[in-house]
Amino acid sequence: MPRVGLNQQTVVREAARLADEVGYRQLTLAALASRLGVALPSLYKHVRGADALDQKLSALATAELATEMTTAAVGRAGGDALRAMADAYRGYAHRHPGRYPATQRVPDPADPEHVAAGERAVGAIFAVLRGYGLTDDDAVDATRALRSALHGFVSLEAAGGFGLPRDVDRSYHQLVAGMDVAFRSWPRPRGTVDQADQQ
Amino acid sequence: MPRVGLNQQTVVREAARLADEVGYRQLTLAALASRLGVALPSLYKHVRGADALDQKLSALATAELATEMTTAAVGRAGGDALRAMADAYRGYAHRHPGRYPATQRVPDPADPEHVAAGERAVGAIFAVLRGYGLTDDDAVDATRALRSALHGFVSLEAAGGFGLPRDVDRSYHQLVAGMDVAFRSWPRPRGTVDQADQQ
DNA sequence: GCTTTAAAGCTAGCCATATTAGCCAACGTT
DNA sequence: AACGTTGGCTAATATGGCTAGCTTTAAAGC
Repeated sequence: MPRVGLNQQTVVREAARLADEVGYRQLTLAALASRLGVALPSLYKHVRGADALDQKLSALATAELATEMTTAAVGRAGGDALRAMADAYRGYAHRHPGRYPATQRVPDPADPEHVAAGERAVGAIFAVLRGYGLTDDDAVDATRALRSALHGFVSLEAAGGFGLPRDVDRSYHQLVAGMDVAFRSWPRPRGTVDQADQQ
Repeated sequence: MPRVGLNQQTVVREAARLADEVGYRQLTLAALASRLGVALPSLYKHVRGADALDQKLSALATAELATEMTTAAVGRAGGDALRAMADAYRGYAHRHPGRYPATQRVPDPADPEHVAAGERAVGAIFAVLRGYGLTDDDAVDATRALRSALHGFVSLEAAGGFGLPRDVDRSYHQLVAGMDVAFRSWPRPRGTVDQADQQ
């Protein structure tokens, strides 16, 4: 029995590829093992189990997504940065339909790389929102709002939730434009007034 | 062997209760059968299988959610209606954490009640948006945007995706306020100008 | 170059879940 | 009272995940 020469990285990467092909929920240890030319229990030499694989896949996908979001926003500001980042977000979900759902898993505190990836992703959004003059609590609220809008749209789209013939790309751009409008005059419950209000 | 006296409705309703208790993904035919005091295969006399149960649960939950959304918006208009409906939406997800995910399943064309429930839910949103002067394509885009925002927030919240200490209720209200702002000046890509712009 | 040893692979076997087939008893109808 | 429908059952199969424990590879050390 010649060795295949796997390691954790190989296994997780192949899992990512497989998930994109067959779908996140169809990603199974059995399918992954057969894809890697190995018996199922052999995977346990590299991954603790199905849940651990899931977590590692999440770390991988989150890191990739964070990088693409960051790259998209670089050198841009305001609505420009917002649109670029939003397009990158949805683009990633389209190109990696199996990896994308994994990005929604909460980072494992025991996995520093996972935590770092999550922070990079949120940090990218934070940076864009700073361009709207949003900081502190406002930025937290706005970040949650943007994540909600983008994730909600992408996941409804993936689920086939948009039945009407109306162009989905256009709806997405409208959503992003709407968020842009909202961020320009983001409600400030405590009566805060900052630079962004004056412009 | 005395008969328990089940029927499809009993089974689906108990599934909904069980899902709320143990979580949507932990809803299993085995658990449901034992809850109903019946052997697992007996469920097949009332439901075609796990997927069919899921679909029926979706129909039930969607109908409930649609009713609550509609009720909340009745007698209100504009931002008032929007806030009431948004609160009803999130409230339902909180009170029924196991049913809520089922509402995201696309209605089964073969189940008229399911389809009708989905239409009622979307119709409720449509009605609220009419209060903003949004119709036709604009209303389709705005409906998708609102569904995305509400679903995204609720699902991120349920997944534990909001780690920071910042109050989640407040963030939600900010999101809804942001959508209100967006709908008031909803972008019109084709240069359309209607009544709502004049006010 | 030979020995040693960590680890990468294997087989076998278990549990949970879903599903189908086919049997039997309860109960409503006649 | 007989009958047929139907709601329950047991048994058996398939898939997925997991553990235990064995074997062999291949790298490290002498």
